[in-house]
Amino acid sequence: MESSSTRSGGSTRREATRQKLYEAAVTLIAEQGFSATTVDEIAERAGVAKGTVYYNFASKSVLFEELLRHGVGLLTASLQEAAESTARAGGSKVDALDAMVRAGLVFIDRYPAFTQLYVAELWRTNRAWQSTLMVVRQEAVAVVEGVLREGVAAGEFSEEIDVQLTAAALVGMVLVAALDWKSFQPERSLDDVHAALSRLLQGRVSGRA
Amino acid sequence: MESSSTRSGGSTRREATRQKLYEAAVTLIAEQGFSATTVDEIAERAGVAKGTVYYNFASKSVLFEELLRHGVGLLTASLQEAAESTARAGGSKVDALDAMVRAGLVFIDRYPAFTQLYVAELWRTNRAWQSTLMVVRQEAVAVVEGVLREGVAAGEFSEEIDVQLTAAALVGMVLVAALDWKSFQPERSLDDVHAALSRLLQGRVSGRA
DNA sequence: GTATTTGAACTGACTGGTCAGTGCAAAAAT
DNA sequence: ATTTTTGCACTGACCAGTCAGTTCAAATAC
Repeated sequence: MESSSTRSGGSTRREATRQKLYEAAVTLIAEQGFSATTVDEIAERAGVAKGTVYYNFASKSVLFEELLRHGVGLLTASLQEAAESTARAGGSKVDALDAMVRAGLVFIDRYPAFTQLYVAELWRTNRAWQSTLMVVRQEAVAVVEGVLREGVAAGEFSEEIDVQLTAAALVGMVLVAALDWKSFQPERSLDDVHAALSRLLQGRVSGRA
Repeated sequence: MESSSTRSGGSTRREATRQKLYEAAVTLIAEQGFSATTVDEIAERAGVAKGTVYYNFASKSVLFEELLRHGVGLLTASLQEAAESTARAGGSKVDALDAMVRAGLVFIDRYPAFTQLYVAELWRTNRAWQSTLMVVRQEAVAVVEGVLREGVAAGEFSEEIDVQLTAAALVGMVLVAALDWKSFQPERSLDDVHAALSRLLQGRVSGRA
């Protein structure tokens, strides 16, 4: 057992199949929800036999959990990269937040179905993958919280801001604005949406008025 | 305690049963999602036989749709009241927004399960109750957009703000911050959370930089 | 006042269908 | 030669929706 000796993280045939299954599952589950989506549907959409699903994943919910981890991993990496490259360029913390807002928008633009599905599951309780979801959420929000804390430490943000709540509010701002964009005004450009959110961000959050 | 009146309009008993079913359904669906929640569970939680569910509602999804309408009706009324009473008291538009943020928090505080369920379903596609959801969303968001437009017209807000997107972002800010509050720091007071969000709101959004 | 009727509200066993997951032999890919 | 995929039949649990029968309080009759 264990992974085949063919490289680690390389693109095995198996990996390609798993990728197809992720893509099929993410759109179907985003549209219909986890329970309403059948394994047969996922297999069909991925162009694969049902047995293959079970050869690659232990169960339907394991497939879903790994999908969650995979997707949020991409987002977290993207946010981190945005924050770090801003820092490297000597930008302020507001610049970092702004870059992260943009990174968030780019992510949602590229993976709207994943975002949809993530939002739909995040605040549920008593579900099998609850703990996976929590861990994965914390990873992403922590990046935002980190920038806020550094900003407070550097005197760029007021000491009175509530880091945790403010981070959540910022994430929510981007999330809901972006989902609305995709759902109701999909023709607008990313730059356009980014500009509107920047306006909300700038001036505020930073040291008092 | 007068209670079982023979009111001709509609039987009181029936209304009470429907209310119990709403309450049972809202928590179960918030926790598990629509498809994962069975009619048997709803009936059991409501302390009622399964047949009663079908006596009162044409189907599981009709029950859900009416629940959505009922809930968002409460929210919209609450937002409207907040905006209007601020106006009556001669407050500014920022004050109105602030009052609506508080009204939103009060609502989520009182009906966390409904909020959860609403967020989980809002951006799905291809679902039976899609149109109900859209109508109902528009009613609520329109209240916020209205205040923003009035603020722009009165010169209190910059003419450059994007009303639709900004409204969505504000709603998202409150929504996500509140869900995080309820999920991860439920011991905090509403005033506390409101203060943190006010900080984000004030100074910004309002005229120029 | 007591007996009888009415019908809306409610009950819960039952049905027909669906779906996650299994098992396995043969084929294909590497 | 081994790993991966296929195709398909099968099972057992679960579940939305149905329906014949029951309850009970108000309305009417006696």
